[in-house]
Amino acid sequence: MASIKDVAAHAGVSVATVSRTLNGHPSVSPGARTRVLAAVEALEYRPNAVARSLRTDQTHTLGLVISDVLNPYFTSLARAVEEEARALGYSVIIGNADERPELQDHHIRTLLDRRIDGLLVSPADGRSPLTLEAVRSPTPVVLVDRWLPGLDVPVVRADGRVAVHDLVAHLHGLGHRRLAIITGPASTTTGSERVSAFRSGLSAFGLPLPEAYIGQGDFQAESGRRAMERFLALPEPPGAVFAADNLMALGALDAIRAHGLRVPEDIALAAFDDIPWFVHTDPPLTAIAQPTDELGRAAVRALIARIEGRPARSVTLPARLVVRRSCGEPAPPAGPEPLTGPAMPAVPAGPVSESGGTQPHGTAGPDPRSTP
Amino acid sequence: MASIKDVAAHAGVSVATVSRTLNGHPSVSPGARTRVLAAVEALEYRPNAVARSLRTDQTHTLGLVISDVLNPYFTSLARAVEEEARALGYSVIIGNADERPELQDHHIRTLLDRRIDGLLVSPADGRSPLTLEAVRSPTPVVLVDRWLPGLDVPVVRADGRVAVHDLVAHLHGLGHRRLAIITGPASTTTGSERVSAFRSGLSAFGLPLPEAYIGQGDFQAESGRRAMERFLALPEPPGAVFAADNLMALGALDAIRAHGLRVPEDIALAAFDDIPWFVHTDPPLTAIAQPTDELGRAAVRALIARIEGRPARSVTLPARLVVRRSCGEPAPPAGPEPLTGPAMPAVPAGPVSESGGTQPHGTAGPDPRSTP
DNA sequence: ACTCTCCATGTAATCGATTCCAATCAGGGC
DNA sequence: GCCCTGATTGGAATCGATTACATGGAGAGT
Repeated sequence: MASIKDVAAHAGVSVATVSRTLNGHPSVSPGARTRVLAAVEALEYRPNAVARSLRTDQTHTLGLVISDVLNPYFTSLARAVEEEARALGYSVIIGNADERPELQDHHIRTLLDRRIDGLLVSPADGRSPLTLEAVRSPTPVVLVDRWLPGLDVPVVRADGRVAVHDLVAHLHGLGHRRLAIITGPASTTTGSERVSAFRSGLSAFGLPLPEAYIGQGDFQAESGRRAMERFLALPEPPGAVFAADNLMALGALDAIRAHGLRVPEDIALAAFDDIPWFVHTDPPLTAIAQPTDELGRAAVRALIARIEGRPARSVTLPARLVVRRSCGEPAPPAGPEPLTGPAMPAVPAGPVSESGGTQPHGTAGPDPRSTP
Repeated sequence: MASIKDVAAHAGVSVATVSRTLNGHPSVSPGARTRVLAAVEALEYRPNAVARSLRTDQTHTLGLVISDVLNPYFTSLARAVEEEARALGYSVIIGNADERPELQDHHIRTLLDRRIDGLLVSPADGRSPLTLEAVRSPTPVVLVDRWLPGLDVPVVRADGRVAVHDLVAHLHGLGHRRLAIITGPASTTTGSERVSAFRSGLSAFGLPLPEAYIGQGDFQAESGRRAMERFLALPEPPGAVFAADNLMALGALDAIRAHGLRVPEDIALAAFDDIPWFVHTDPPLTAIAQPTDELGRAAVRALIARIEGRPARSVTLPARLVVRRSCGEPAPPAGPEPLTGPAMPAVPAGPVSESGGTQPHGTAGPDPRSTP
């Protein structure tokens, strides 16, 4: 592979002139420039990014450590991050933590060793040594989605509290009184926040949240299934279950089906995180949608601001309730829905019903959709 | 950030001794070793991977360019690749081409510039200049999922021909005679292969494949929707549609629903690529499952073999038909299904029905599943 | 015509590691 | 007691770029 020396020799100039030409330095004569460019062409020269990084101490690379690539929410977050980063001249290395703290640490370590310019983390657990080390290190860090209390680091995330309250109101309006939740790990902010928002929503309606109605999950499908199994084994099972992420909702749905029960006739189900598939599940799932793309873009902009020495502020965007049929709402007239995934304006909005029609709130009771 | 020089100074030895200690070179005295290790500890020294790569000409990094991260098939492929690579001491940089050739080229270029040790590509289009350049370059390349005819590069992929034939037999057995397909771009092997397998399956049953029953798609949901729209506008619409990937199936489902039609009563639907969500769509979708994990692992092993100078062979694993209800099969008794995604043994197997029970082949006619 | 600028260019240091080669030192064999 | 061998160790080259500094020459100003 040709190096800058080869190019210099071929063009009859010094390596300095080659470097200057390629980096657009002003004082290079037209003659030298054309000869260099010709040599570059002839030798198919490409600068060695490794050598360049060593010298300039910049890799033009961002690290992104996410909790679980198989979760469509994080996948689309990752896509948005990569998109925005590329637009701004950066590459992204994704590390998948699979919700395992030690894997998360492994990735942070590796990324730091590679001298990435900045790090985006969605911490799988609250207080891993490596996360703290990263924050103390000179490498700029921005947290996405989940954050760590007590650290002075910009956080880009969605606030789901209003949407969770909307959901509780929705369930209450449909006549549900025994509401349960399948949570994520308490060590994640998204885990604990969603429970507390749910609890405060319930208390606004004077409803209790008994311990037995709190299923401990880990954001993976299997844990959602187990939690639902336990709910169903209760002497008095809940009438509605809120899963704190989409994979646990999938697992819960599995468990419900395994028991031969129907949604929403026998039990209502709703999820945090909206994904395109929820439109086509049986039944379509009511969910809380996060502005994924906006979050990813904002996170990258904040990180690059810090890399370039500009100040970066935390960003919080609202999440939004998307009502479908899984809680007992009468089926809206079938109509096309955009395929680009859950639409999500950056401005706050109240709960929306899928079809865009007005939402007949308060129409309680099971929905007899089985009559065609 | 502490460098090897700082460590050497702190330990009172030369940089050579530090390097030898850290790389496990035998001739380092116990005294020097402990002092070096203590200095490393004290300074929280971490070797600079960039400098190391420059010197050793190894980055211990693989590049993976996939066609679309938002497609669950590629996501799980990427996960398997990362998993296996990590186990073997490599990191992975993922480039998402979004099915756009120019983006694919951008990523290949960037990865090559970073001097990754090897490249895994699932080519978004047949003949991009950068793919060819990569193949000619000294960097080992292995193709995954899709391949490029006429290139001497190892290919790791699934062969779906048998499964497609099984699918046609399944549809035929259920009484379907007007079968249509929504294909991927003809420039991808997976695009053209799936059509030709479908066509040959049809001809085995003496069925035609009229031009109007071939919908041109691009592996994205929106194209699946458009193709289905066109089918439904035909004077004689098909009775069963086979989508060549899961996203186009999602789009097709959208279109069907928008027209107020039901699956499978009004039209049957099947897809290539099985994903966990297909169990819970309405109705559960019959699909052809690829052994994603195995593919990812095999691809990494082949690539690393080439990196280490060993020969690598192409690998072809069988895909498998998973029967659910979307083609009119009577509903199997509800039962739990493993959550780990479509189970996929590496050994060939005939079509399976979801519940694990034997499959009542030949039970033709639309399935009146609406009676609970 | 002389000097002062300024432009174009080259030389060489530098980034942080690895590694070849030579030097030093201790111990064993004679 | 001397030399040889082998274990440790340090010095310095190297990877491929960027860039500070030095230099040479051309053109302008007086």
